[in-house]
This record gives sequence, C-alpha cells and structure tokens, in this order.
Amino acid sequence: MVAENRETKRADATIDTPDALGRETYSISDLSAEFDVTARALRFYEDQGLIAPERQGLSRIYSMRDRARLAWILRAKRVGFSLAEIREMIDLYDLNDGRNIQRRVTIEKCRDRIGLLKKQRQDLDSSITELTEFVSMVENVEAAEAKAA
Amino acid sequence: MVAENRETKRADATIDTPDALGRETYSISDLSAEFDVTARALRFYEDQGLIAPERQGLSRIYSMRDRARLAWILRAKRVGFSLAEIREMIDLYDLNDGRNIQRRVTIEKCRDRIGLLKKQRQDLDSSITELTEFVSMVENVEAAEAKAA
DNA sequence: ATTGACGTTTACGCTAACGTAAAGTAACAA
DNA sequence: TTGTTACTTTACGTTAGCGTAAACGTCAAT
Repeated sequence: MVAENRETKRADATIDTPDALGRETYSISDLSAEFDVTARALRFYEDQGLIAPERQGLSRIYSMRDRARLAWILRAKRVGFSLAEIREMIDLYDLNDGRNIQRRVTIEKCRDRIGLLKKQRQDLDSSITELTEFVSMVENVEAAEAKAA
Repeated sequence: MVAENRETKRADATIDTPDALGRETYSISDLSAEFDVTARALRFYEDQGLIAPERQGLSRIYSMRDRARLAWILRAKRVGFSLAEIREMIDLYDLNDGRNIQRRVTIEKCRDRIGLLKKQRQDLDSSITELTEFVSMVENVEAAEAKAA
C-alpha cells in the first residue's frame, strides 16, 4: 500500500518483534516481505484455518494480532510442527479462552509435545557439537598440511 | 533371523547406544525393530545412497558401522535435515576421509548449518517455555475453579 | 484510455518420504 | 509336501506444503 516501507527484510522476525513503524494493519505483501514467506503460503495458511485476516472487499487486511499469530505459526513450523498440529494448538488456546474443553486432554497433549521438544533439543545439541568438532577437525588437517608444505 | 531378541523396543536408540547383546551383524528387521522405523524406510535410505549394507544372497546384512550410521541418519532427520541434505553431509565426511575436496566449501557449508541449528535451538527453547507456561496456566485455572466450587 | 502494481480465485503440478500391494525367493518346521 | 516366516523386487499410491499459471478486479499514474 505505502510505496516505500522497505525496513530491511528479515527472516528472523518473531512474535517479540514489533513493527518498526508501529502500523496497525498490514497487506499480504507487507507480511510476506517481512517474514520472508510467499503470499501463496499466507493464503494457504488461511485455507487451513490458521489465520483469518479481515477483508476490505476481497483484499486481506492483517491486524497486529494477525501478525503476531503469523510469527507464532512460523516459529512453530521451524521447530517441526505440521500445519495441522499448529491448528490444533491454536484451537487449544482459543477453546481454553472459552474454557469449554476437557483440560486433562489438553494438558496431556501438551506434556507429550514438551517431551518431544526436549528430546529434539538433545538431538540438536548433539548435532551441533558433532558438526562443530567435524569443522575443527577439517581445519586441523588443513593446518597440518600447510606445515608439511 | 534369531527368533527372540526383543530387547525392549526403544525409539531413542542413538549412535552412543550399543547393542545390548553385542552382536556383529543385524537383519533389516532387527534394525527396524530397534530404531522403530519400517523396513521400507531402510530400503529407501539405501536407494537414496545413505547406507549400503552387505548382502548375503539378496538379504541385507547390516554391520555395526551400518547400525551406527543409521542412528546418525535418524538423529539428523529428527533435527530437520532432509534425506538429500543428510546424504550431502555423509559425502562430506567420506570425501574428507579421502581428502580430495575443497575444504573451504565444506567448512562453510557446515558453518551455515551450525548457524541454522543454533537458531532452531532458540526457537525450540521458546516453544518449550511457552508450552510449559500454557500448561501451568491451564492448571491454575483448574485449581481456581475447584476453589470456587 | 492504457499501463502497471497489487490484489483476488480456481485449479492443476510437483517433490519428499515413504505406504502399500503384488509377486516371487529361500530357509526352516510339521 | 505344505506351510509359515523372513526376506526380496517392482511399481503405483498418498500426504503435506506449497509453486505456478490462468484469468480476472481495482486503483493510481502516465
């Protein structure tokens, strides 16, 4: 909408990242630029019931809440949740606002996920150390060869 | 091959997890049981060049090294690597054994991945705290309602 | 008035990572 | 000999997560 709001594109915008210009609404290309996802993806998320921006005619108008939710969605994606799972979680949050849900189920589902995530963190740590060690190994070989020359 | 080696199935077998019985070779169903993946998956990984067990006739015979490699592959999968990426990494390791590669490229690729992994770890931490907080919130609401009754 | 930038919907296409028969081989047991 | 069990190959099917036209609306600027 506004022509030049090119505030340096960043793929790492999170839920804690406020819009530098403090606007109240965003177009689809605003958000797709800011979060570095395609408009197609955003429409797809809407199809899947993950987000529901208002409309002005046909055009989508994203609120700040929508923007925060998108950030949340993308982070969930990055840690390996499927879109279906993400929608489930969103439903849990929402339903819990309305407090008409069996909480036991909610809690157990969450606990399971937390367990999985912690496992995943271990794997991640192992991979990081392993890759790091590999790199330094390669570097050492390099140093040794330089000395031999 | 051996009928009853049912050493309690565990999905968390890792590269550091030695076989409780210290065998030297494994059948495809041994490994698929131990790591809780299907035989189909193992054959698929072979198709993709991730692993290459020996043969006895047609049957696949997995060595301890193959088993370790599989554990490694599965861990890489759990942290979000695609099979193609995993094969690349394996190639890096292998080629570096033979030391006929441009190490600079290798190192930079690894550094990039490490960066990604660290980012992923942050996201993971955020998600864990967030989910944990959500759970305790739900529990508190529950407690409050119990008091109100 | 037409061009261009931005938006829309509908709908078919594509890749990854297997699932799932179908059909056969090889060894061992009753 | 006839099963049963464990293994094989070939090959088509499936799901997720979008990509990619096609075909059209809307507004501002030239």
